[in-house]
Amino acid sequence: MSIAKEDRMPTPERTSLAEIVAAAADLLETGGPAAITMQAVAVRVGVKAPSLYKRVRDREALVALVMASAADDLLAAMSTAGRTLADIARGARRFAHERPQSFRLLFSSEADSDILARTSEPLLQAARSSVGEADHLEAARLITAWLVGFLTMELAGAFRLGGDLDTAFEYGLSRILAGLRS
Amino acid sequence: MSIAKEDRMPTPERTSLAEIVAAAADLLETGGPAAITMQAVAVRVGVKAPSLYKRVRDREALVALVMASAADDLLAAMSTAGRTLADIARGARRFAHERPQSFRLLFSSEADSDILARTSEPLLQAARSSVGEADHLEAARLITAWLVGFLTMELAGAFRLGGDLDTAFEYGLSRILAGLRS
DNA sequence: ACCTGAACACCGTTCAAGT
DNA sequence: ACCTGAACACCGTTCAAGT
Repeated sequence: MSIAKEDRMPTPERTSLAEIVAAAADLLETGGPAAITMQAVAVRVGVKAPSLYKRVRDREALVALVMASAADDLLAAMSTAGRTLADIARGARRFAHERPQSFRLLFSSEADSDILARTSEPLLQAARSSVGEADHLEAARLITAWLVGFLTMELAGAFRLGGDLDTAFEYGLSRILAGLRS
Repeated sequence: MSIAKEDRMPTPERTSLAEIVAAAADLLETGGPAAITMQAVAVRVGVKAPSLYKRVRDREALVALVMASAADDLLAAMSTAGRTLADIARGARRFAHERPQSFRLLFSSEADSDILARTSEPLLQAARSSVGEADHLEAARLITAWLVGFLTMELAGAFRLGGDLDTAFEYGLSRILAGLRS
């Protein structure tokens, strides 16, 4: 008659943190940051919104996880592209074109500064090889700043006075590299 | 006995669009974009939230007005600073330090691309004087991108590997100008 | 151990009713 | 002509109750 504790099986897990982050990343790329809604994420992973709080502290923490994951993908795109400053810059631009909302979220405003620091690591290494130990930090900051600014503005549609943006990108890159050599 | 239409005086205006935009700009600088709440703006200007909709279509339009006003101030800071590329860049940095939230809102994400185009106008003129007609558009894009990227990252606290940021700024500026000359 | 319905606070927005 | 209270939809979050 009495029901032993062991008979009440815990409900099985119906989702996972990885699935939740992936769903949020999908929503981001489809509809921008505002589309990352606890309700929308919950629907995608097949639970109700309150259940998400078992896996994630709050919405802000979820967005931070999405950003960290995007940073990993950006790093992969950069390192796949090559080892020179130009290679890495072009790899970052390719990522920005493929995942514009992820890139914008990463570099527009509220990203953890840890994440920003992490993604600039490859450029720091490449700068060391390119300009030597002395100025490598400032050289990396120069090219990182230009790259982030260029891609942010390109994605925002801020370059509207005509001209080919591929050309503008290569122009900027070559002038910066020339400046670093001089 | 009958009350003529003219006897029912229209209620006087208790606020104005300019006051509303100023209140929103204040809230922005104090607490970031999320602090721009229809309720908070209404309290500041002394009306109830629904009354704001007599003067502004919706919150998005209000934020757009705040951005346009910030763009005017940025333009003023740049033109006051001088006419060379270096002067203008330093003027923009000064504005970014004085009004960090306004600057971030302007260049992080959802700014009208009209606004971005407008603020790059002075740099376009200076680039014309500096590198001549041929490459001036691409030169302006180079320095604008670097400037926006540098200031965005500086304000986000993304430069954490030490070194003086004033020095890094001047380093970047001088290398870009050198690159443009070569 | 995980999941859910119900509830709460907060926000943007609309609208009929006041003056 | 402008202002307001009341109401609605939507969002994040908490929590007691279910299994």
